[in-house]
Amino acid sequence: MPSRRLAHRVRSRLIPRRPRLRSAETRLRIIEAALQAFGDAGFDGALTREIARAAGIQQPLINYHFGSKHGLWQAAVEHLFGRLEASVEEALPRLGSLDPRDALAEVLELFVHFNAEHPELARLMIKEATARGPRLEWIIERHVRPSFEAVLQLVRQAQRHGSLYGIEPASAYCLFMGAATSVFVMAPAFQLLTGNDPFSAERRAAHAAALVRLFLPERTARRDTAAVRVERRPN
Amino acid sequence: MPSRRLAHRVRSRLIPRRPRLRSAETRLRIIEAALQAFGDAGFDGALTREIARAAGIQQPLINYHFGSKHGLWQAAVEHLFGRLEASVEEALPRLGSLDPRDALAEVLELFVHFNAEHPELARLMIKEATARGPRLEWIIERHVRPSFEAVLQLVRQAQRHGSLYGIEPASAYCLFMGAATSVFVMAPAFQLLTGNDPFSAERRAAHAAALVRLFLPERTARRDTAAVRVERRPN
DNA sequence: GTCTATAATTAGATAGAC
DNA sequence: GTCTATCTAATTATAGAC
Repeated sequence: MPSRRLAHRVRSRLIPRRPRLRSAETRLRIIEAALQAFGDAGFDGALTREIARAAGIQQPLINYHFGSKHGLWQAAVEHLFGRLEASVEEALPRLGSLDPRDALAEVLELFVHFNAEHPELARLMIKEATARGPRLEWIIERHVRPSFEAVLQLVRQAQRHGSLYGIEPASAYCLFMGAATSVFVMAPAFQLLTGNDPFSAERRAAHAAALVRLFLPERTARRDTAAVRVERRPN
Repeated sequence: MPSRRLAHRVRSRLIPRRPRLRSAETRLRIIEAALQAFGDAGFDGALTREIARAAGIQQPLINYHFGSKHGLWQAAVEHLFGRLEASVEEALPRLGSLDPRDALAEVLELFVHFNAEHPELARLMIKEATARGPRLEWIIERHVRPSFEAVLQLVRQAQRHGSLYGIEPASAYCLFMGAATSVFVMAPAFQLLTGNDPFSAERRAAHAAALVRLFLPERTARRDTAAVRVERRPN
């Protein structure tokens, strides 16, 4: 039908369909839904159909935009680490001028707040980290190793100032990760056990303060720590 | 074929096939394989075929013994918590006579060593804890809540002696869990990042010592802590 | 109790219209 | 770019022989 093709060609010049914009919007909505799903249920537990439903599109669109479920997973991880890296970049200039121990405390707090805002990151990571495989190797080499090395440097500097005595830096990294993320990673379990929401502003602040107190006790007094409410519950 | 049936009946009386024993053995082998698989890949990622292969039996036997994949998961969790509870029972008499802070330190060390021996427990738990669902509710109410309450009691007692100041007990529980288990949970990632094995005897001991130092710094000097090797690596 | 064979279901991916 | 319809492959579960 040449006439129809012609009509289409004409219309396509008159009406700017901004295909890139719509595409980018759709991609983003899919990615947000995917992060939620992968974080909740892991790669195998997450269903592309469910992700599509949550994003308000049809399932084959995922393959159109990302090629495969694995491609979607990578794009989602990429997106989230991009946000984390942006947060760090933003804080970086401030950190340079600080005492290394204060810098470490700042990084800990930043990390706590990022995890409260985006619990998917640690959920997703930990689900891949329990067994070797292509996804783990990809995420480690592409995203984790740089921040790992940076934290090691910070820890070594803090240790030269007498903090974190006798803890191997790589162990300190794992301790940080575990202690900082666990409440948010297992928030549904925390909710079932205590009836409380770990994402509330007070609880985030208390959590960050507790972490700094644990890892850098000598820093606590010098910083304006958020009030810690020790709560009384019937049990 | 009546003659064959008769022969079978006769033979079955002469040769004691000890069916229960074989059954119990098989069940155990399936459960061990299942724990590994569920811990590595989560409920959805674990395949009953693979579990059967690892256990050296055929896949339908799983349904014969456990009814369903979900039944197998429950039996495996039950088995593992049984072991944990046995460890705790064993240590309990010793703990009663201790200062609550020392008792807490002992519990931390016991928990570290159990997790080093059975990383599946925390792997499995954390994979269910990220989203509400029937498996999470079952495991929380049946297995986690009792130990949660016990730890809260210990923390409150330790706080009355001045330890863990200003940390809400439920938060302390999460911090313990995260800090104690993370190296073992994400052992494959740790291995990729550092080239080291977190399960070695020295590393377990160092990890336990670091944890006690973090949470109960005043206890450290009084206890025979394992030597902590601060290791030097090229990077 | 354990096996072989297979049914039933459902996942991710593709084809093709619009 | 997005949709509908469908394919292919792989999973858990069942039937039935031994």
